[in-house]
Amino acid sequence: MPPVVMRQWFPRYDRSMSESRVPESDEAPPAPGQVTVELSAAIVAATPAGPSVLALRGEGGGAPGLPSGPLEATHRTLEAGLRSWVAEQTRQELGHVEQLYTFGDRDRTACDPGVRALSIGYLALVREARPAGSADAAWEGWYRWFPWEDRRDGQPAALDRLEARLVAWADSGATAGARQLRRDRLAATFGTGGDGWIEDRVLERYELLYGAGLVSEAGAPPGVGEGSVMRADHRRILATAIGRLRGKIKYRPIVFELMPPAFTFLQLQQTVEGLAGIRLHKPNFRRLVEQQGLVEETGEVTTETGGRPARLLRFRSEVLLERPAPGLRLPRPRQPAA
Amino acid sequence: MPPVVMRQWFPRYDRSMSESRVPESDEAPPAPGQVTVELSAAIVAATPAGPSVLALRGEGGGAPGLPSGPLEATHRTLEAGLRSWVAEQTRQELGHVEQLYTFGDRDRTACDPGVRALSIGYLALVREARPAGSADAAWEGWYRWFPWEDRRDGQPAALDRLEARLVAWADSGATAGARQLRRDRLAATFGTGGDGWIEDRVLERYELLYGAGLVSEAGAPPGVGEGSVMRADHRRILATAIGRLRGKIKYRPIVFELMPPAFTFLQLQQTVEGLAGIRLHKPNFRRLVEQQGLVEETGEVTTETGGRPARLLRFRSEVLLERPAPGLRLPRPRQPAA
DNA sequence: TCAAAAGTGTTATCCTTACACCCATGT
DNA sequence: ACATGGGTGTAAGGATAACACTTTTGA
Repeated sequence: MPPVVMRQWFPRYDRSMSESRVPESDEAPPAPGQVTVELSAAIVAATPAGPSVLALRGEGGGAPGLPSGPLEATHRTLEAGLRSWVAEQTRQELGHVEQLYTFGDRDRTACDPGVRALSIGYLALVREARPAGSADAAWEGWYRWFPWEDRRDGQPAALDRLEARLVAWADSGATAGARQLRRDRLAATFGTGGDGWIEDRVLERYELLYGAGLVSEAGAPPGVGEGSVMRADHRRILATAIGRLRGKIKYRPIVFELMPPAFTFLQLQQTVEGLAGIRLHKPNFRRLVEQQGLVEETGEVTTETGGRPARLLRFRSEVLLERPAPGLRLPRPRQPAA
Repeated sequence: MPPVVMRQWFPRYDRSMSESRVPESDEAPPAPGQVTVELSAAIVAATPAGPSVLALRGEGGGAPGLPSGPLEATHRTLEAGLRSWVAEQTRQELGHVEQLYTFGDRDRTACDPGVRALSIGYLALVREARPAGSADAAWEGWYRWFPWEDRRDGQPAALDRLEARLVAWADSGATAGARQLRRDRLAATFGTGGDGWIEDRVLERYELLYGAGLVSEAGAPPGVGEGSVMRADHRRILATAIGRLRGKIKYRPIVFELMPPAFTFLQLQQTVEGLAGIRLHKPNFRRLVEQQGLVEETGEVTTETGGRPARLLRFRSEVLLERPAPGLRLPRPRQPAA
């Protein structure tokens, strides 16, 4: 039996040297006809309780937002600009970063009419959630903004509350054809009665709820919709990020960007469950991961988890060269008959 | 046996009423520090010979490009702006449209230093390749720009020529570590010796070739790299489009956006083969499509294809409500031993 | 009659899923 | 002793891939 014992899953860093520069705004405000570009990051970390996002407190009591800032002439690339804003606003070092989408509807995002506001959203993954770099930044569980997306403990209460209103929305279509279209769209995004739920379709569900007036955007009175509100289009960016991550874990070994260097099977499983918002079948998950060659044993063992000590694993990066799509199948347990 | 007989796979339209407005450019040129946004579309159609892209002849003998134009204040959404430019420059009506990626490296795209040039690429699919709307637009097989991506008839000659130079590039890394990294990246994108070729990684392969100096971008003397050159970053956008399409056919029934209302199994198979750039196993492809419930028989039959008449099929859109990821598995035939 | 394409049957294999069960530790 | 989580064996069922074969037309 391997003797070495590890203690912590996600070691915490001490909070010394926090430092945060306030960006100067000497720049002239953009003139009508111009274009502004905002770069925003959904920075995700895994914690035992579930996935978290780094959020900045809203200024003057407004809604919170994601770390973000305007594209500047000094930024060599878009990603470099994003990284520089994140470095200024948080203490996080980013690992994996990927572009999600560019939003630019004239009437949904812009605050200044006549100025086109583009918003480029990014997904960033970090291994360890360090304490936020300033008093204005905090890690928050991502289901705070999407309570209906967490099905780990069965159908969430938020979704129970939404379902009747969604059906009412579908039935309030102007024509019979419109009603059928709405019902079909509802079934395709939310499934029917807990069946047919496809975890990746986060953005489609959010857009449907938005169109049906069941979630509020920034500016609306609080308490009108399910879930918390974010500044500008940041909640939509977060929905895109969650959907992308949920889709991608299945064909790329991207979860490991969220894991510490060594981890147990159950920690890996719980991370995936948190991301996907569903429970998985333990013995089969274990075997799928093993058999795909995604991990290897470190030789160490941890007693932190209670029960029998667990072997520690690390990611086998060689798998990238061996397999075409080394992702994690998600072995859902059979649904107990309703 | 069904009696009705259809004649053509892709009926051609007559070329009357072609019309194309030259866009005015009254607008002041952008000042330093400003941002310009170009919207570009890779418009794809399927033809019996393979997938085609609508290309515009380069002005003044320059490299050809994709239909594109600047984002304007009148455009309500980004996609609306794209559609309006495409409508002006071509006669195509677009079907499915999706955003691909926003490029914005300061030093790769911009022609005017001091002005940030953003380039938002889109993928658009059309059912029928109509004759181009103007003398400047033409349908071109997409492998003209990516000859190494077409493995339907075995390893293409272009890839044979590239392989030695790729290995030389990998071996010319500065340190042993750099050489290993290059070899790994090469294996992950191109596979090794025809084995491990993953058709979706089109952009990764293009970027590697670009980094290795084996494809030329606009401005370089002709004949320096493999494949034709396109204006600005349009070839990169096309690489993104091909990769996205190749990936997406596997989990969304998106090929049917390229098919006419009725088609045969072989036509569907050849379309998929053209997109993916590989050959498929006929009997198994047929069964996979059937069994997924993706198509239904129209009751008609065509004799156009030679040999025994083939039943005509249509897409069953209900499948979207029935299955989670109704895509086309790609049953590759066993590789003949080399 | 032959070539060409359409279409069917069948088998071996692998992967996934589900169920049942044993193991090692702390309290 | 028992609760908790770690970990293994195995068999049923489904999906896939390969091969062999029949059918229907036009030249």
